[in-house]
Amino acid sequence: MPQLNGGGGDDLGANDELISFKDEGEQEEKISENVSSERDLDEVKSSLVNESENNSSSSDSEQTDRRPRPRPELESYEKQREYFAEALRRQQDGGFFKGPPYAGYPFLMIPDITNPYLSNGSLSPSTRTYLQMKWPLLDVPGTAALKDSRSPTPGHLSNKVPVVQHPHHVHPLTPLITYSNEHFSPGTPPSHLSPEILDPKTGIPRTPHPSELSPYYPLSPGAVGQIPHPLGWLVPHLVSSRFSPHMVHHPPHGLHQTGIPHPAIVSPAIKQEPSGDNTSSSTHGKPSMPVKKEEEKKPHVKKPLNAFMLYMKEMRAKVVAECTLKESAAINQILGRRWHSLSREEQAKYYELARKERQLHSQLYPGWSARDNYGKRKKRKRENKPDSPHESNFSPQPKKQCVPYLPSEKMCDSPTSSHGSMLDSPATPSAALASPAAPAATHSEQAQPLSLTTKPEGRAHHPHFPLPGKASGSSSTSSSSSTSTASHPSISLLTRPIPFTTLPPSLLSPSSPFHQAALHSHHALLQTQPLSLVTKSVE
DNA sequence: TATCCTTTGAAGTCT
DNA sequence: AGACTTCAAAGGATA
Repeated sequence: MPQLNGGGGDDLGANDELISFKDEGEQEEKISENVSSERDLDEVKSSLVNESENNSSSSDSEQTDRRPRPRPELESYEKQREYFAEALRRQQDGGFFKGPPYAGYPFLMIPDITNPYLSNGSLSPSTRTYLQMKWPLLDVPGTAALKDSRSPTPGHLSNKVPVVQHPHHVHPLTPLITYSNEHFSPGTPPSHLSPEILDPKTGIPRTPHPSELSPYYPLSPGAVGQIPHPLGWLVPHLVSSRFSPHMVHHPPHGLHQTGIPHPAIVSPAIKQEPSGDNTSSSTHGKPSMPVKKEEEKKPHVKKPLNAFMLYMKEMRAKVVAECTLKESAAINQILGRRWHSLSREEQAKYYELARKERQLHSQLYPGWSARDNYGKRKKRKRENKPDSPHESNFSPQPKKQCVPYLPSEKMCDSPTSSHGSMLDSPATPSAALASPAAPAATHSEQAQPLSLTTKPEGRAHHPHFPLPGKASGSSSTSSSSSTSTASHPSISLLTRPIPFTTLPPSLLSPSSPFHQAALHSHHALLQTQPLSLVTKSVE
């Protein structure tokens, strides 16, 4: 079993996390990635990605137009981000943080001022910007020092393009810093973090005066007042190793003492049941409904994100940038497939990150339970749809009209295979490279014929990567089965068809391998999954 | 305006 | 213990 030694020296028992395993679909994807016909697409896609990553100079219209424009509320952070970008650049120039990829702790996640966890605040892809920097680097120079014509601002740090957490630039574990306090325990600053900070004028790393640097929260009070510190909500916790963990102590609306909301706290005033009772604040202490009052006063602490959610947040922008698709459902399908196409090592990073986020979450909110959020949402959709006897007989998860989604996905999510290609092509080098630790499994799964269900086994625990903890495997399997029953590893389905217009004309050509693959897949779908296609009709 | 859709995973409840 | 349900993010689509 691969060691999840991410984070190096992490004492959190990284190995207890489980890794989900790719199903046959993954293999298909990887195989198909090397199909020559797809290579061009890959190149195109990678160019797109690179362009967004490099951001910068290229003002090329087409790509630029497709990039999500920076949201107004984000603009206000541009300077700040540029500063961090510059800081990063300087640090890199100085040879800092050139260590192993897992030296991911000198990163800071910069949330938007608006609470990214607020249900009403749209979380932009750049909501979390992970910046590689030294921990104490919180001194804020003038913006003039931010610009450095000598080198372009790293694209992934720019606000002008969707922030893509590129693995080459940012380790997936970096978001952990937003929650983790283990590395900032008072009195024991991370050893890899130099006490130096950048001189605001020269940009040269300097050793701060003790008076201006708190060991744990080096941001000077003045700076705090000037800009919201990205970790502002976390700082109080970092400052005190015995921070009051109970939500009860949090000021209303999930604000910390700093006034900066914790990402996981959603004010009931903002996210609450549409009960219509919004006058809680003014009518405090009404004895008539004490219980309800208490509940309303309780900040809504969101669940910590799981590995896939973290992955989604990181990769969504990238997928969106690559595709013309905009429906999140479609994007999520692609992301789901990409998730399965990740190597175990890559997944392990996210599992590790998720695990640490959970741990930190539990530290921050010891009394919190997922149960607290039960019923907070509007009633979940199709819970009561099983009434239809026909559907229940045919499909455990009634779905709306299923439409093959392969073409779009194929375009956007290169990995999606055409079955023909998969069968014709050998495992690709890239696949082997992508998942060096699972070559054998790859082979065994490649040969798998079309299957109606991706997950049952795809999500089963990998023989070499046993899932930890409770019956998460069965749990996840069962949970996913509801939605994946009708899905095929290579044929994703959407209740709404993805318009073919999302595909470039070249791919729509009948001679296009993608077109062929789509037809092939569609045909296979019709043959193998007739039931899934009828699931919806009755409503 | 609120909910649905869609994904995976964690954690809850239910049988 | 296992099956099942809910929620976490996201944002366009839909009612």
